[in-house]
Order: sequence, then structure tokens, then C-alpha cells
Amino acid sequence: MSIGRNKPVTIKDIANRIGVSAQSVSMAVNGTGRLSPKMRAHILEIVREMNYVPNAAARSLTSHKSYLLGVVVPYLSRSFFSHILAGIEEIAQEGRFALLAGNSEGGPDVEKRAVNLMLLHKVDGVITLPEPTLLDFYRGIERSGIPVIQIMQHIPELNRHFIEVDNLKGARLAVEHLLQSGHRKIGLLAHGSDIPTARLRIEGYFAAMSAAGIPAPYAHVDVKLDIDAAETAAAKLFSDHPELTALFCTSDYAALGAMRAASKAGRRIPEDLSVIGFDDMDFASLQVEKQLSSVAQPKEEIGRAAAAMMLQILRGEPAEPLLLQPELKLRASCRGNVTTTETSPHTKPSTAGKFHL
Amino acid sequence: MSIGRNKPVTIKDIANRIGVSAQSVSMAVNGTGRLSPKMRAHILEIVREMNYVPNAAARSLTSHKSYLLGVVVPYLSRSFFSHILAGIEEIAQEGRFALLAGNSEGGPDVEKRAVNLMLLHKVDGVITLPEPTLLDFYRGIERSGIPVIQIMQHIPELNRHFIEVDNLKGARLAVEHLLQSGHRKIGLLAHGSDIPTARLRIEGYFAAMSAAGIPAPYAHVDVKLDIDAAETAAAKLFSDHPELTALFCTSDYAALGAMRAASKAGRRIPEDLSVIGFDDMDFASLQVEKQLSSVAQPKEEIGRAAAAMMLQILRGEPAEPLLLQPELKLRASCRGNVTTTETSPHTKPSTAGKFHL
DNA sequence: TTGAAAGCGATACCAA
DNA sequence: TTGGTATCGCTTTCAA
Repeated sequence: MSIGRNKPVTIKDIANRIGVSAQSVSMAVNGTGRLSPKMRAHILEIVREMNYVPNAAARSLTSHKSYLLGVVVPYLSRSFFSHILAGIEEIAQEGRFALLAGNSEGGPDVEKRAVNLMLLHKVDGVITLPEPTLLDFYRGIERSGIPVIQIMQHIPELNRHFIEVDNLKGARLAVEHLLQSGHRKIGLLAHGSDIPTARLRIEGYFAAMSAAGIPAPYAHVDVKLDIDAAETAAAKLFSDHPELTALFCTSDYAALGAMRAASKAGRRIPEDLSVIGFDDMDFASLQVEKQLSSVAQPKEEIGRAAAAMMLQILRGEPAEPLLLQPELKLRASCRGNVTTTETSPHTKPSTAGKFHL
Repeated sequence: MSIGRNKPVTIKDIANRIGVSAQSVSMAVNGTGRLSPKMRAHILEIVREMNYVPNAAARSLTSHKSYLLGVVVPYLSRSFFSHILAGIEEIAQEGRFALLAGNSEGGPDVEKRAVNLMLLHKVDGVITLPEPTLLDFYRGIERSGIPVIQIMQHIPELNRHFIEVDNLKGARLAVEHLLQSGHRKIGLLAHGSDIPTARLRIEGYFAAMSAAGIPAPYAHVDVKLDIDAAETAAAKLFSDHPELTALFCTSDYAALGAMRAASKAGRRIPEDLSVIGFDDMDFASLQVEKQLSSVAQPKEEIGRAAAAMMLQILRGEPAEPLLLQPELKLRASCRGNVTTTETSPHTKPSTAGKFHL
């Protein structure tokens, strides 16, 4: 066994071996240009035989295409973003693009660092969940010819290349369902009203309530995004408004806090209180008993759509912004609904795989 | 606003502008070689002024270092792997490495495809959760000079570069805790005994039981990795062995199924039955009431350790395999323990961030 | 339809 | 300490 790395086969080696020029080989490998079918086939045969692997760096240098896509999300570790990442990967890989993944840790400076690292690697495009203050930064990137696609939230001044989910609609779906189930005293437990997406969910609640002729805000608390804070706030809400029969929460975390508060206050779910959350986090369906109803965002689909839009743009085709539709997942936490233990598809481990995680 | 991409500044542009040679600039930028401090400072100033960004592809071509790290996991979307990925990213980025993320979808062919894509991009190293049947494939990669680091599970014949978690110890910790809490009738709900890591967890149970002088297997079911299957199996276990007071499950999914079965059978947790799972998935701590005790694997740490080992190897330093220690997280599902609602740190959304996911 | 030659942008090696 | 030059592997442009 040799210690040093054996030099990889280059396009020239192939060319010399067959006795053709380098770019004939290039053309054969890339399926471009005009080449006699016979020649092409022969070259490809030798390519396989000699185990030739093209060098993407060299390609990138001459062709100005790296086949690299950069993706930055606030927290790589969080389930929500990892589902998006997986969606992006699925499509990117089909287009023979590799994925450069970066973590912004929710801060503009780290985000910049992460994207700059990608820029250095000459990514063909960047998919990001952009920090609004980085408008100029991203603008510069687009000006340099690298398309930027925004997901989940977008900077309107930057471009019209974004994929979002209809948060307002999602909230309306949830509240309308509660109304249709006969609830009138529906409270709102909102988190971070300074976050645009959260704002829309709040608006959705108001819209649905006022459409039903119910003066709103009926009972509204705004809390920091924290389960414990939500629990405290919900407890207060319940004692201030004992007549509440339903609660819409703008996040599953908030809903979890609320359910804990309800449980401690001796309010049974769903008999005394129906609860609907937002995001359909894994834990919503993975409760032992009272599985949480939630407005699900099509996470993987967001990723797929973003990647598809990117490929489209890179092909030079125009792209329209996309507003994806959320879906209300009804589970045991709502009165009048099935109480069977349901497992949402994406969290259900396959029975066949070799990995159990 | 110009349509075309304005040509990026190259090292030559800088050199011409100042009147020095190209490699003086290169040296200044990379902090290598000998250069008068004055010169170096001056160059760096101009570099900043002209907004020079090095071209990683060109670098890769000459230096044979791409500063790209490939990471393949079975399922990018799953929380477990995304935490590992985040850990890797953290260290990689500190070393100025970018991350090429790939999804193997639990199958050898996809895994190969994913890694091959990375190879094409000339990654400096590959971190993988390897499919055992790909021994020869990975061997070829190592032979070509690209180090491969294995995480979670490893192919012994490949190399000694792996990071694992002590599954046996984790299981022992759990069962020993149950024993110390006074339990004697401790059941085992195991999943996929064909998976090496699962095997070790089963062994850990046996080891702890026999060390305590309790004939084992006491009550043992082996199920497919599926919550519903686990529930069914657990239900049978409970009716066959009504005397059981505790249950160790080799995964949190199995434990969830068991808790559901217990609930339906009218067995209260933890009064009638203590349950401990494995993996400390997000949903374990994010239960409304009965939070699941679980053996936690240091997911992020696995990633960090893997990346650190990679950097070490790339620096030419030798590396020893690492066996990380699991930690028993005691929660409400065990008798005799605190029943406060606890949120595990990594799943607790920060109160400060702008993102709520 | 194919071949020869010129870069792409950076580093490494050698000479000064 | 600094500058020239070859070269990395491939694509592209231009001739043939």
C-alpha cells in the first residue's frame, strides 16, 4: 500500500491514451459539442476504464460555473431548518449541484461570514433565510452576478426571488376550524410580535375572529419565545379568562407551554380547552397522549421549491415568488376530533432503514 | 445597474496596482512566506480597498487543498443528524473549512453518489456514517489520500478514525439507575437487534441485570423500529408480565410506544411503571406532562469531535478513535425523580433570537 | 468534426 | 526578501 496519494487521472491522460485531443474528451464527458457518436462512446468507455473523475475546481476556473450551491440558515441543528435543507439537497443533487451548508446562528455577522466563505468557493447561487439588515450585503452579491433566493422571510428591496409560507392563511385556517367546532371564546397566545412571520399569524387570528363577528382581541398575550414564559402567560390567561374554551398559539412551543399550564390548572384537553399550535414541530405529533394540533408548514417543500427556483434562475429562466400553503393537522388537542395516536409521516422512522434516528 | 457580472478582482490586479509581484500578494493574503511587515500591511490594505476575494477553485488547483469537507449522513432532515452536522460546522468553520453536506437516505447507492459528488469537488476529507458494505469504496478514497472519518458506527477494517458513543455504557447507566431506584422487574423493549448500536444497548441491559444478580432476559421483546409496533409489543409485554415495574427501551421511539401502551392499559407513569428511553430526542423532553427519561448522546459533540479529528489528521497529526460518554437524563417518567418540567438546553429556543424555529 | 493553443486565478519553485 | 515562470486540470476559442 503506497503512502502518498496517487495522482488522479486527468483529462490529458485519457486523451493521450486514446490519441485524441483533450477537449474531445471534455466534450465526451460533458456531452457537449459535436463529436462522432463512435468517438464519444469510445472515449466514455476509456473514461470509465481509467476511472477518471473530473476536477470541479479546474472546471470552475474555466467555465465560471462551480456547481456549488450555498445554503445558510439560522440554526442548522433545528429540525425545521434541517427539513428545509434536506429538501434543497434533494433537488440540488438531481441537478448535480453540491450543497455548501452554513449556519448563521441567528446573527448578521455570522451570516455574513458564512456567506463570504461560500462566495470564496464561488458558489453559483445562495439560498438564505436573510437577516433584514444585510440588504446591502446581499445586494452586492446579486450585483456580482450570483442569484440570491430568500426563504421563509424576505427582504422586499432585494429581489422577487423568495419562497414563503402563507402564515396569515395558516392562522386563519386554525382559528376558523375552532370557530366551526363551535368555539367562540378563543384566546391568542402569541410569541415575538416583532417577527414578521409571527405578526402575520396574529393578523390571521384577528381576521378570522372579526370575520366571524367576534370582537377581537378577545384574550391576547404576547410572550417571548420560551416554553416557560408561555406557560406562565397561559396560566395568567386562564385565570383572567376562565371562560376560554380554545386557544390558538403562534408556535408549537407556546402551545406546549399552554398545555402544561392547562394541565396544572386542572383544565382537561380537549374537553375544557382546545389548543392549536403552529409549525407542526416533531414533538407536536410525538406526544404520549394529547397530540398537538398544529398548522404545518411544508418544510421539505420549501427547500425543494427554493432549489428548483435556483436551478431555474441559473438556467436563465425567469422565476416568480412562491407562497406555499400551510396545512392544518388536527390531532387530539382539539375537541371534536379524532383522538387516535397519529404519527406525522416525516417523523415516523422507517421500519426498513438501517438507522434508527 | 449593470446586467453582466463585473469581473472579480484577481490577485494580479492587486499586484499591478501596487507594483509588486503576484505571489507577494498571495503571501500577504495567506500570511505565509517572508515579506516585510510594511509591505504586508500595505498589500492587505489595498486588498481590502479593492475588495479582493480569493478564488478557492484556483487555490485548490495549485495547492491541492480545497478547504472543503464532505459530510454524509443517512437523513439530513432528522434532528439527530442535524445536530451532528451543526457540531461539525462549528469546528469546520473555525478552521476556515466549508461544508459539503450530503444525504445518503440510508442506502449504499445514494451514499456512494453523494460521496462521489464530493470527491469531484476535491474535498479534503470525508466525514461519514458509513454503510458497512461500502468498505471497498471508502478504502479506495483513503488510498487516494483523502481521510475518512466515521461517526456513530464504523467499519473496523477501514481505519481507526472514528467517533462513537458508548452505547453499552449508556444502557447500563439506565438500567443501573432503575435498579438503584429499587426496581427488580425490569423489562427490555428493544428495536432492531441487527443494528450494531442497538445490539450494544441490549447487551448493556443484560450486563446490568446480571451484575445485579437478576436472571436476564427478564422480559424482552424485540420490535421493528416503529412507534406503533412498539406500542403493540409493549401492550403484550404488560399483559404477559403484569409484575413489571420498569422498562428500558433502546430508543425513544420505542419508549413513546411503550408509554402509550401503558397509558391505555391504565398503568400510571411513573407510579406503576418507570420508563427510560435512548437518544434523548427532542420530543423526550418536550412532552406536555410525562417527560421521558432518556440516555442522551452528545450529538453536537460527536460532530465537533469528528471535525476536530479531521483537522488534526489534515495537519498530519495522528488521531486516536474516540468513545464519547452518554448521559442519563432523568425526567418525570422515572419513579423517585424530579417531576419538574424540564427543557433540555439544545431544544429550548433562545428568547433572544429573531427566529423562532 | 477535430486539434492546437490560450487562458482561468492562484501557488510553488527557483533564481536573483 | 522579492520577482519571474511553470503549472494545476479543464474549457474555450480559433484554426484546420
